[in-house]
Amino acid sequence: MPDQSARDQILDAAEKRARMAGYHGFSFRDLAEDVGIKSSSVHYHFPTKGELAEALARRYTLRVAEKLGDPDDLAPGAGRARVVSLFRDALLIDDRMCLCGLFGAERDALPPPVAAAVADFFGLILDYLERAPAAVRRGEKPAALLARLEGALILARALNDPGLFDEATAAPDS
Amino acid sequence: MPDQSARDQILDAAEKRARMAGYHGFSFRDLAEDVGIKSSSVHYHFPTKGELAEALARRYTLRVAEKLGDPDDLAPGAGRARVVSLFRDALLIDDRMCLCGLFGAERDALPPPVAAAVADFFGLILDYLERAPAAVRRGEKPAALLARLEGALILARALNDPGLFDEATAAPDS
DNA sequence: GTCTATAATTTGATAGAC
DNA sequence: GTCTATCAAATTATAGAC
Repeated sequence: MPDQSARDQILDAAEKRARMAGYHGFSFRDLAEDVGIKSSSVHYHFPTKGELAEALARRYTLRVAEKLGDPDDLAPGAGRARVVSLFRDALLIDDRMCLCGLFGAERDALPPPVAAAVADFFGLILDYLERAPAAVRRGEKPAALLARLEGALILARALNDPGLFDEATAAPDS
Repeated sequence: MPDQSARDQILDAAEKRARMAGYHGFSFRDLAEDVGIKSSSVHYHFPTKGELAEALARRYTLRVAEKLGDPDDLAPGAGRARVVSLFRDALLIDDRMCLCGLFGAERDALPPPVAAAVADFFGLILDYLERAPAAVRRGEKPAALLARLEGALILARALNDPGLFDEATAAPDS
């Protein structure tokens, strides 16, 4: 990976912290120290915390959309697997929450543009699950799967038991 | 309801705020203003924010345990209904997150005693679902139901669509 | 783009009077 | 138990030099 712009480094640091502590759980100074610059330089790239958080949620959503790919190109069942492994990787590789899961839980405390970006994230995943062939089993709604995935992240982390994620997200008997 | 102790009023105010904004989303001064006292008086009852939050999570868990009752006394299927309506009421009556769902998502940012209290909450619900007769359908694990409920709260609130909660939590076809 | 400097406010917390 | 007063630190944010 070649040099990264300061802007990207700031977003990376912010994402790490936000996915652990939520919107009010990190500060401009935290990010400045993570990146090795001063907090006023962070403000140069993101004038307000709300703009930073919105950029964060939108970049997160874009990255997820790229990983998922076009739902029309998928073999039956592949859509479900992709979405599940997205969340599974958040737990096992990143050891962090889903950014929009955490922000969504804090919805009432977010600047409206951030809340809107979070809503778009959920809309994207639901749309993907509806369009991907056989992404969900008969009788299981896209919202049910997505809810399970967000909740499974919380559960597995709160109880410090990664196995709980698989237990909570295993495909139901059909 | 007769007079409430200042301690209880503080916990009530803290619960409302924490269930909207999370651990870092409210301050001693916020609570003091809500209750009509000074922040130093809040500190008299709860010396540190961690102690306040732990008391909050423990009281929340106790109240939930009371609402659920003894799982051995239940008719088949009643256990599931009680747990589901617990979360449904959080959404439709309180218009708030589950306290421990939000705290659980913020686990890494919590003082350890608070994180431990949150873990106890999830342990209690899982234990209840395991013991209550026919609380979950064949093939659905207690962790899967609990994850769905926490996630459904997030989803329904993030998309501002209470109907999504029912869609996400409807019992799967058996 | 990054810095120094600083403003204005908020935060968690304490000391001591009543 | 609640108050006044206060503190040290942290917070979001801005002005202006380089």
